[in-house]
Amino acid sequence: MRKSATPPRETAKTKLLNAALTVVRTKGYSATTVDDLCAAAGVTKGAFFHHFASKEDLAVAAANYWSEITGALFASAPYHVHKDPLDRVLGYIDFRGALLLGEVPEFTCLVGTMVQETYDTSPAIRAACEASISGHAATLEADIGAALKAYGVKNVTAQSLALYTQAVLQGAFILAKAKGGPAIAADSVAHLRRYFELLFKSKS
Amino acid sequence: MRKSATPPRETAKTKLLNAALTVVRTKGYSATTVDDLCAAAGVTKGAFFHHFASKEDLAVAAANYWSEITGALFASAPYHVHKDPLDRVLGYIDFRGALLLGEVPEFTCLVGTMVQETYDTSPAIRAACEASISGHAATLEADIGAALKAYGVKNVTAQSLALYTQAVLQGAFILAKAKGGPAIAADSVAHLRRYFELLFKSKS
DNA sequence: CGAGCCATACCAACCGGTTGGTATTGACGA
DNA sequence: TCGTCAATACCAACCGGTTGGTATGGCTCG
Repeated sequence: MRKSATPPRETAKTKLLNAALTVVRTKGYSATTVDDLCAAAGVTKGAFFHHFASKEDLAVAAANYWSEITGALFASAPYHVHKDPLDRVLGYIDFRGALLLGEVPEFTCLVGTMVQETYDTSPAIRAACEASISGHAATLEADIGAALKAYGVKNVTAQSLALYTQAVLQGAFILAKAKGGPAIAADSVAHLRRYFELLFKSKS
Repeated sequence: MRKSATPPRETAKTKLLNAALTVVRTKGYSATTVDDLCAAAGVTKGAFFHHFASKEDLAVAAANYWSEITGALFASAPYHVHKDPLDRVLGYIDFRGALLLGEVPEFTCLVGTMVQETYDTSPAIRAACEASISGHAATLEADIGAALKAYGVKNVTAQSLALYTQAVLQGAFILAKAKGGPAIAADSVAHLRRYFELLFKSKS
């Protein structure tokens, strides 16, 4: 209804959301000021508070926006073509590894950054970040579950494994921030891949 | 009433450092104000800036303090008694799992929280956090290296494996914050243990 | 013309940090 | 053992800049 006939011009709202993706991932949520976001988006404070009731409201919107962006990215990723569900899972892991390029703010996770700072102070932001992470993990569950069944792996649930992949990635991002580059993150993804290889090889 | 003739055991400096451990892990670094720390420590701002040149200076001191506290904790942990180096490594992982008790701020990592917010804005804090994480990982390297040699595991370095354990733990903390409890973190530690078991193909 | 959209001007609260001063400690000489 | 004194530890009040948020008014387009 909102954007049916309107021109696809980049409005102040999406400019602010896109600015939030980079600024928050660079400086963190609390250290990011409303003026920072307005300056990065090239709009004024009036535009900000026209579209968002508060800074917290923008954070929730940014988390949902992040879910949309990443959801589209992984939905169109190439690893879905494999017939073997395990190949699809390993393809996902390889795809995550291939995304580890450029500077730290370019490959790290927006909601992982925000939830770390706001889990105790903003229930709304925490819930939006949790939904983003768990929602993304859920897109893996079908493939992981099919692979578990096809290879006869027991004692592990698809949901637990899917969430574990996210834990590894989030931790890899923290080490990348500590060490200043994606190399250590790529290393972590390699270990994650080996875990899946060993887990599915052992019971096959 | 306040102070006896004997020197006070807990000085304002350590009270502030201990306060930083809990407050920063609860609210994050940027959202933690100097007044917050002074109130939690029961001292005044004058005392704060007598001991620390700036808020950033306290963060660096807190990271080093964290290294001391955790270093002593793990040095006196029981897993060192095992003869088999792999048992010591698995004992470490189990010990980490056993620490996942209580509320989120009680078991999460101070330096992992801080580096996430400051890696791009404060080189001093980033370096102190990196030293804390890498220094802790280094205490595992000897045992992991001995286990790799004893079990003939190739294509993996002890350093890479040690850092991977830290990545998993850091990521587990983020998921715990997103989901509001340690259950998911314990699940991640269980996966990490299984990875080591599979990698070394030993007792299960 | 009227309703969304956005800009300018502005504010009260808050933040990191400073100032000037007081209390406590510890080394030392008599 | 005591007095002296300088250094250290700590405190309460304050300051200038910043912060999230508001009031209001103008522009554009149907």
